[in-house]
Amino acid sequence: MDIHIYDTKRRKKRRFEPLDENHVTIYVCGPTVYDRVHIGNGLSAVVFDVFVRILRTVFPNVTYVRNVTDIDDKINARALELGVPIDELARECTDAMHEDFDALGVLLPDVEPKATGHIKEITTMISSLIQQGHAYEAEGHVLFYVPSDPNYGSLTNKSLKDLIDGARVEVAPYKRDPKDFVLWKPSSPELPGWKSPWGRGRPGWHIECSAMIREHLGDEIDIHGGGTDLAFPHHENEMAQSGCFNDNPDYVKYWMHNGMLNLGSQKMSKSLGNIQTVQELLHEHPGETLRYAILSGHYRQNLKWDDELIAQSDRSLTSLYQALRNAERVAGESPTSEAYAQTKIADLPDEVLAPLSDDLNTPRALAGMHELASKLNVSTDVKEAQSLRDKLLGGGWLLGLLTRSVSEFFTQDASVGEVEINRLIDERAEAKAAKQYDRADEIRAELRAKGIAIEDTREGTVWKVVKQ
RNA sequence: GGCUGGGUGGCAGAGUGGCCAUGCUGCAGACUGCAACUCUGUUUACGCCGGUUCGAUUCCGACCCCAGCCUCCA
Repeated sequence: MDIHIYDTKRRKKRRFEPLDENHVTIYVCGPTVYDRVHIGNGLSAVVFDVFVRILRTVFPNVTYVRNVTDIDDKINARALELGVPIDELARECTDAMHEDFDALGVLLPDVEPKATGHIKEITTMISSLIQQGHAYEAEGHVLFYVPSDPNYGSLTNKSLKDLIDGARVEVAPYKRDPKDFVLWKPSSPELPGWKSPWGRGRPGWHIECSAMIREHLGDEIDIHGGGTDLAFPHHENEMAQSGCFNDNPDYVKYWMHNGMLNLGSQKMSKSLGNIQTVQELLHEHPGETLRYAILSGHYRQNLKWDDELIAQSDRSLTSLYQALRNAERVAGESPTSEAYAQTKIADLPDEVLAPLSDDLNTPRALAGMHELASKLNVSTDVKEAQSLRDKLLGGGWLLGLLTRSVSEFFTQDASVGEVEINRLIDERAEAKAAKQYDRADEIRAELRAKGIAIEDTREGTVWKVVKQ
């Protein structure tokens, strides 16, 4: 099965050919941890989570590295504000991030490196760049000398002239060139710092990723991912560092960038202050609904995030579960999609697999899920229904959906005890049998008022929790 | 100003040189004692102007509009 990826650098969709068929390597930039992650961070995590699931079904061995930036000026500022040590803040935020991502159905990466654990690798790389004439020391800082890199700008198609024209940054006086960026900067005594040949200090943001990629995945990797807002300057700078270090600007074979999640017409971002944290959203909606909402748009497109999107996602997801529920009458109780984690590629539904392998087309994959669900709804043959249900759940595994059991989905958080519900259902059945429809409807209304909706099927009455 | 992506029916959102996306919603029907679930049917599409073509929403060109990046950011 072929996978196609839109490569940001080449600006076209390309067939994915790994450096080593037996070991695929992917690195994704994770969030900087100084607060609760927002749903935009969640989007990136979910997108690459699905992508890695596809990679794992196609290739025997995949190493997925997603870093955590745990040293950064914002973390310092926040830690100072809260009066807690930097490492404690970073650790707490990382734990919280795991909790939030887990609720979104995001599996852990194989390696989750932290910048603070790679100071040695970082300084080694910086020293080499200085030796090679790509970096220089100035007033305790080490800066990357951009004009030394003939390929600078080639990732995001920027010319050096345009950058000067558009410069909005105040240029530090010690810079040789206005575009030079920091690899190492001095730390004052109250800030975290590490010893280095250039004095006590801390690494710049971009060099962290260069060093961690090299440490965990080697000098060349298959795929590098992240948000489109990271393409410039972060990835461009990273490419300059890693590319110059080994004289190999093509050390990343495919660059993937996810689009932005918009609140209103603007990108959700901490600096704009228009954020919704995953935690807040989880108070109102199941993580699976949020995940469905994220996957309802293509990853390279911006996603307009609002209540209507969540409401539509909730209804759409419910219809998939409803198909599973209906199928239980024919095919027996359904497992969750977790049970399909090891499904072989031949047993996975083409309706879902094909779109996902075509540059992660999740909207079409969801369409495929609904096609399967429709077929399942009308199937009366046990074998056929079981096969369709297996396909639906196999697709669910790829997408990270249908992770709850049918009964959990429909009956969790009921405001009335199950015994009481069943008693009322029995009473209603008796009333119906006696053709006392007024009484039957009264019971139904009574339950509905408590958020319990009733469905009569040929095999008897079932119930579910509904929103008031 | 430069560099990226986009502009599709009530909403969300794929896709294609000529035929059904899909989901949600609305409406109508079937099923049901009535509902719910499910099924069936159904309305309004491809920013604007040219060009290529037998035929363009889809290819090419101009224009308008939107978002992202050029500062920390997924």
